[in-house]
Amino acid sequence: MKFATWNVNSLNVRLPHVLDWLQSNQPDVLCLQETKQEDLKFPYAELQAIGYQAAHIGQKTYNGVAIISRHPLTDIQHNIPQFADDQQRVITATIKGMRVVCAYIPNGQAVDSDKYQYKLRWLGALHDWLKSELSVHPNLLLLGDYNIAPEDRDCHDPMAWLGQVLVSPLERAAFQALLELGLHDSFRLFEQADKSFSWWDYRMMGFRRNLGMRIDHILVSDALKSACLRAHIDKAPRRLERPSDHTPVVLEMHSQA
DNA sequence: ATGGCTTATTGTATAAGA
Repeated sequence: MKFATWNVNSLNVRLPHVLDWLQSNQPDVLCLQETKQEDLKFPYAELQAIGYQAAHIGQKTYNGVAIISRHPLTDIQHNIPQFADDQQRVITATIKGMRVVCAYIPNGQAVDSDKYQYKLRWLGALHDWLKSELSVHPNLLLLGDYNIAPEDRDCHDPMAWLGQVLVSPLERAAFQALLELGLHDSFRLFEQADKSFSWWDYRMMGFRRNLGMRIDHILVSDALKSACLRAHIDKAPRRLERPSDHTPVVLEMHSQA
């Protein structure tokens, strides 16, 4: 089983990249964030033509998440239960006995902003919901754009970013709290190159200079940890014409019953 | 230096992202 997550920054613009990537890489499951489109515009037919089905919730302009899968998706759930939110940021489905949660965690904008408070509230709600979800579904993956660089080595310049959004102590504590539920950062289960990032600013030649952050993650539950075989970041789509500012993060696992 | 790009909007400048 191959899983991937990719913030595409508008599926309207990035659909050709997504279709090409699916055909070249043949993942079993691809989670998308920032589709930025209403469900009526979601390209179900184009995906079906290359062997994929999908579940999506979206809205105009902002947010929007999808799970694209070669296998049937069941028990599809939208957003975080019991957390009132008019932003479409979470979609969940069961695929081959695994609970797959695709999340677009809020950016937070700046630590002194209302959006930062929303981010922390949102992360608290996610944590509490996943705690109960894990008790029902021990085989669980949480894939998405977390908008958190968990450690200094996940940031190109920790001193320049000190205390800022994406790396602030409260955000990192929220990430740790997810790990304490019995989740594991699959990328760090394996040896990785220094300065491995999943996002680079469009400005100031950020990608060419590798001024990036690792903020897109695939967390797996205790029950799935030993099944993980390989994790990597595929930088190839970031080199294309008119790329997303994020690039896919990939996890390969043994098949599960 | 609060800039630098990119996306979307029933736009012609603004908001938001990270």
